[in-house]
Amino acid sequence: MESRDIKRRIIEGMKKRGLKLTRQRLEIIDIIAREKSHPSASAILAKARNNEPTISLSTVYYTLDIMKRAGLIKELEFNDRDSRYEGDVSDHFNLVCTGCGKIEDFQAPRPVPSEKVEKKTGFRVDSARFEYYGLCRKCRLKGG
Amino acid sequence: MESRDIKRRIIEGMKKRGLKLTRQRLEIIDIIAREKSHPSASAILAKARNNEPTISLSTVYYTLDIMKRAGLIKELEFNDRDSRYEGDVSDHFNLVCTGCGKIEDFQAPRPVPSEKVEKKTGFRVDSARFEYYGLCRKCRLKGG
DNA sequence: GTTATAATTCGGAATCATTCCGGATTAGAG
DNA sequence: CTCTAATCCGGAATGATTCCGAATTATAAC
Repeated sequence: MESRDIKRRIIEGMKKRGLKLTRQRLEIIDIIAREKSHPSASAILAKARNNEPTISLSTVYYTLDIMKRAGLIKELEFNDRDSRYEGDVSDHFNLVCTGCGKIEDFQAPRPVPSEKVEKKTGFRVDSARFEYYGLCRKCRLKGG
Repeated sequence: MESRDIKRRIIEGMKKRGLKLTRQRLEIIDIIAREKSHPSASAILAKARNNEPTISLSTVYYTLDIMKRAGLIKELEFNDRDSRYEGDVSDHFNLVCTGCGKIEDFQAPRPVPSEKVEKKTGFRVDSARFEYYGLCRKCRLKGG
């Protein structure tokens, strides 16, 4: 998805919910929309400080939390690394490199339709997470 | 998969790698194999203390870490909850209830073959994680 | 533009799952 | 049975994330 579209979608979502669009938030939204690297909270903080030098880590977390709850961004949680955030909330696979930590996208349709899951189990699906772990091309060639 | 099969598979895997089968480890393996609730480290500790009253949390974490690295169990990581562990390392979907925290299994084949991913991206897949988030039947009926 | 106010921001402290540490114990080989 | 490296244990350390209360500010209403 286009970075511009992601940005617009998030901003509209914030307005619709009556959430204030502060300088800090606009900066964070811009970073999330532009970055394809699935940045962590502190990576977002570092980038945001280029334009907004006094922004705090608390604010970054608070803003990410709000957008997350509103379904405007996605959080990828790990416990041996920081959480990572992405603006593309559409269904896709993330390829997580266990060598260098890089996360690539891999476009593919939702594998099992939500309706099928609900019919079989009674479980109502809201969102999904699809990940493959392994080594990216670089790490595979390098590490052996 | 049968609890007995899981247990055997883990024990054989430990032996093959020259890992010692202590009383504490056998207890943990037994719990992982029997439990379908995807228990957390501290849940495992609590259960283990029934038979092994002096087992420590450090030991539980150390053992889980070893088995995880050996690919004998799977860890499901969240950051608003403890990590959860499961003995069924085959591909399947986990249905994570955001209401009560329960995790159900949903059997389905790996959606995108690893070879296809590697061919297209150069990424070598080792393991995978497929999750649907939403409300289980109970929480859906209760919560509205 | 001004005003009012509830939301937001900020730095620092608190939380809490997980990891680390060093000395005591023990499984398993020979 | 002996030996030793692996394992165990409790307690301390770590570090990402959350919480707090006072200061600031976006937005709506005038």
